[in-house]
Amino acid sequence: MEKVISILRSHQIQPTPQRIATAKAVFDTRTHPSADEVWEKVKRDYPTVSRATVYNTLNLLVNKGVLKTQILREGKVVFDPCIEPHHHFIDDETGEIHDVPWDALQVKGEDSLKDYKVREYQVVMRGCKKKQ
Amino acid sequence: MEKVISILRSHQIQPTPQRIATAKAVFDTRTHPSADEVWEKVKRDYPTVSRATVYNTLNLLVNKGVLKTQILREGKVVFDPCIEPHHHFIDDETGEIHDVPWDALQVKGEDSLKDYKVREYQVVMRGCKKKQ
DNA sequence: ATAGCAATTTATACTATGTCTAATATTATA
DNA sequence: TATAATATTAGACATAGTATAAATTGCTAT
Ligand SMILES: [Mn+2]
Ligand SMILES: [Mn+2]
Ligand SMILES: [Zn+2]
Ligand SMILES: [Zn+2]
Repeated sequence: MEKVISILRSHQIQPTPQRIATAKAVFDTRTHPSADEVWEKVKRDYPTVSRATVYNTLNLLVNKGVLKTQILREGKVVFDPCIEPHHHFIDDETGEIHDVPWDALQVKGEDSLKDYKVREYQVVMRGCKKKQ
Repeated sequence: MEKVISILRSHQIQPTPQRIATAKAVFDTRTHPSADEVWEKVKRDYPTVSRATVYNTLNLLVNKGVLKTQILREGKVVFDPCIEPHHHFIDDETGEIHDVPWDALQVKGEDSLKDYKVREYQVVMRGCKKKQ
């Protein structure tokens, strides 16, 4: 709570109640929620918060570099509180998106590509969770 | 043309004019078009083809394994005539999606992940095209 | 404290992507 | 040719996201 407020302040974002609730909602998750999913969560505590404000706040947080968007689900952007490089695993059955630590995989050859200057990359995996 | 018809037939898809035009439109590209972009292209030759038929046909081709969808652009699915494993590079400035051959990169460690059974994976790179 | 200004929030309208439905048209079959 | 199955179509609908303009909130300067 105080943590969230200081994050907002340190990025020159006025910590309004709506923004605090929105930031807290997305920082508390590891589920990579969509904007409307964040809105649903925010409304549980602050039922009057508007959809536009949640969208505005999420976009503001992305532009300030506090959050990152990821393109991993059909038809919608998801928001990722982890802005450090990492990979993603997507469960075929549930659609759940899981973070995979950067060091869990090694990718070779991306800087030997003739035509492209790679600014960032990630491995996107799909499959199912192991039983055991 | 005959090629497209035989592909459709070999997958038990009746080769109607609308389906032939749609399949040809997406097979002729390397741009990873969205459904509406395919529709625009089809309409240049067959102005009366409906949006629903193009969407139906693309989904049918995906379900029959002739095309693959890729989640690489915000808010829309794109269709990929290459169904073999490969990677993608996305130009920051233009948004263009380029195929990167499977053998151009080497990924290690994906089958040592404790919790996940990986069915497929790809590297998604973003950056800019090199000048020269 | 109050007036005035700037920043924020809100409801609502709007666009874009995609699916669904039910009527029509086409094709295959008997 | 009659019938049934398949495919196409227009349009309605659902969801994701942006834009606008009015209302609210919060600073700032008297
Ligand atoms: Mn949709
Ligand atoms: Mn959008
Ligand atoms: Zn993540
Ligand atoms: Zn591709």
